[in-house]
Amino acid sequence: MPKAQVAEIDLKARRGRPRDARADRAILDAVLDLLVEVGYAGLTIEGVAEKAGVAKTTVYRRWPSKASLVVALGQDVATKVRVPDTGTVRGDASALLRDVIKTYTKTVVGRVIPGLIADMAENPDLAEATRGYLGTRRIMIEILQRGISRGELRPDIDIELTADLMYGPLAYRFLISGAPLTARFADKVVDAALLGSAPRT
Amino acid sequence: MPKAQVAEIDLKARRGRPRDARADRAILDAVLDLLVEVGYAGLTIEGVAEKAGVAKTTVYRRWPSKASLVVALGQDVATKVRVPDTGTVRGDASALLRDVIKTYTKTVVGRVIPGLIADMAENPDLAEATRGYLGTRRIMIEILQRGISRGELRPDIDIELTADLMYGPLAYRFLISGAPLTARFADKVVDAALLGSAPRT
Amino acid sequence: MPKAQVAEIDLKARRGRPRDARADRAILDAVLDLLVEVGYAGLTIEGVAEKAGVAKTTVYRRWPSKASLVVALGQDVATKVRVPDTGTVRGDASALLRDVIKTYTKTVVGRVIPGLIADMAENPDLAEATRGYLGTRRIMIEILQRGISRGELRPDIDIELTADLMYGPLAYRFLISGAPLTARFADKVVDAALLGSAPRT
Amino acid sequence: MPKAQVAEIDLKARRGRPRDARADRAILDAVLDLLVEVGYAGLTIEGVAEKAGVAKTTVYRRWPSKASLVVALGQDVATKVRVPDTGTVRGDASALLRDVIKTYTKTVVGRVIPGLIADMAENPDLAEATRGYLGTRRIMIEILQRGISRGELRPDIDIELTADLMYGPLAYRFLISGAPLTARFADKVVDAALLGSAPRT
DNA sequence: TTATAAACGAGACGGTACGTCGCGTCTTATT
DNA sequence: AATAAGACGCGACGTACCGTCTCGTTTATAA
Repeated sequence: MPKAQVAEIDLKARRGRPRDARADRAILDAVLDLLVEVGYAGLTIEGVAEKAGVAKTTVYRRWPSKASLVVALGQDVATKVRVPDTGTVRGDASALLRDVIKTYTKTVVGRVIPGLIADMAENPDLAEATRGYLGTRRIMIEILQRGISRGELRPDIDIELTADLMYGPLAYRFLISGAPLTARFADKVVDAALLGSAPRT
Repeated sequence: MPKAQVAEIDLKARRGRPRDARADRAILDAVLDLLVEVGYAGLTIEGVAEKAGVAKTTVYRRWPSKASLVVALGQDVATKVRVPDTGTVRGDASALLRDVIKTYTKTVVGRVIPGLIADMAENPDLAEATRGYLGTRRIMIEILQRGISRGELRPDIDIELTADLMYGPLAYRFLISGAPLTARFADKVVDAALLGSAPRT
Repeated sequence: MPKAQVAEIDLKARRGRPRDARADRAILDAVLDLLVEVGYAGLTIEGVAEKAGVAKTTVYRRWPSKASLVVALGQDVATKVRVPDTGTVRGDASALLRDVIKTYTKTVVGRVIPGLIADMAENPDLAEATRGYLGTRRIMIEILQRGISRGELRPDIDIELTADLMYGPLAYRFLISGAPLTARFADKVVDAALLGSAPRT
Repeated sequence: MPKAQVAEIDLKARRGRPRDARADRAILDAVLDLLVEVGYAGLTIEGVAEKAGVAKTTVYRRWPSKASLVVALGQDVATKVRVPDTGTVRGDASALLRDVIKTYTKTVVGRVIPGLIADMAENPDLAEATRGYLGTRRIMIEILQRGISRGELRPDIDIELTADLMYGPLAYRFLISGAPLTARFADKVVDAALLGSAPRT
């Protein structure tokens, strides 16, 4: 749910006709459909309004841009990723990365991200909002911290760097090199990233 | 040199009025200027034609899209990156990554890449062309192989993975997390990526 | 009044932002100006929009083609030709034809008709619309009928043919032979066309 | 045959490669084909060149415009209208007009004339050239003069006017009113035009 | 026999206009 | 107020032809 609506609830004493919640739904549904059909580049606000059976103004009243629309959709359907718990950092990290790979290669998310990145580069607010929900990276951070608590990892490791060593290669392959993203690749990346993290004997 | 140009020379027996090389120059110059002024998103073929003092058709005759135009510019001004040679893999890799970071943070390249990535995602040919020249990644591969020859690295390491472990975190920060790209970060990434690569004693 | 406008008034309950009448005016004014300046062949919708200070889309929203634009202008400024009444068919017909000649030789109408005819030939709807207002021919029919009522003409004459015998030679000279169109010619044509129409004695 | 070629024959002493007569043929053939396929408005010099299998320059070297091309085609295939000789002016005139009607309603000529008229209005030279061959009007003049010689018509009639009274109504129906052009109409027009021409008894 | 001059094909070039799309804003009547 | 509807100014799209030009390649005649 977008913040705006939370605020609405607080200031309950609003005058005039209240926003129609069905419009929100119809719009986000339309966005999802259209992303599947035409991709991010082909998505237009005009198209969204038409598909949603809603006036263009109704869309603009809620979201100012195509990117924000997509972000809203993301927040709406945000995969409530459950934190994996296999017992080992290696297992958890691997499970998480495999999940990320599946999302990017098998769902519409993968078709959206490149376009979103381009828009993010020109709109810091958007970038902020996107990172907020898009990242499963914070879950990885959590996994690593748990590993430290458990004594499975050395306490002095650079957690941020370690996370980047895992997410980076995935992003690189997905966005740039185009090399295949496989579960096996996820495992190799995890192993490499954790190489120096074992506690000293 | 790209194949296309070599071929052109071979098939020199071209019929009709030859293309005016000054137009190519003027167009690419205009593209560069405009990228600096308005960025990739703000770049339009119409604007390029006007700035170059050339008809729109003349631009379209050579390049079918804004992305291909930018790729051509890239090939044209492609930094003849000299392979670093500091004596050690660690030194070479670090020098290369620092160079990459400088290019992305200090030059117009950084303003172009995000948009280009979005277009690449929808146009495989474009992606192919881009990777061809844009990547300094092959230089990193070279460095690593040299390290193996020298006995500085174990011969059984996964070179591709190692390269991804270096370029990945950079790409991730640059495109997604927005975390700062520093020389120090480059060094840390190099160290982490090479952790398991030292030959057994 | 064309039906379309009547209908518009009836269905007054139009939704959405209403068309701006000033745009219609500005556009038709621009068309008239441009017809004088550059003629029908030189008229472009782009030019009309610019001269009218209006977006090209605004023109297209109203009229789909240059020809329809000109027809609209014609309907707009349609000479409210008053039916001549000199007392005799010969006098009336002559007055009318002289008027037609003046319009075609002294006004911009003459510069427009040839181009319009070419477009009409490829667009029946346009032809229909044009004939609707352009023709003063129906006035001639009226004059002839009045002549019959008065007993000035035989009741069994072929009215349509008689009208064609008058308008035809004018059209022929104007469009094809280029021979001069004079008041004297009008009179001769009228006389010839009415030759067999006098009532039997 | 265009004048230019006549001149060529005179100045026979031309150096350089002579024009290829097959090109003339191919071009005019292409024009005819295209007129049938796409009409005058749809005719383009580029299209003509392509269809003729000839370079655009080769077309331009011979004819400077679409209209002149069509005129050349007209001269080329100019119906060698035989002067009718039925024994009476009425019969001859009727036969001629019926022939004209057939040409305009059954052949590609009818699809070409309106466009040609528009171009003629802006290009006097073209108008001149067109009238030269297009008109069967001079044949009508001939018929009328013969009628006078024979004593079938009064010698003091206005021949030009009489011809206009015949061709005018046809042109009017064809170009403007769109009323049907029938053989019967031709006869009625002839009768009306000749009404006052019989010699005094 | 060789110049030389023109024709020819091919296609580049600067232009102009086309008709369309989508933007983000606005104006109206309705709910 | 929110909504549906749609007009509006705007910018750019990619295309079609225009008429001109510059090439390399024939193909005749004239030197």
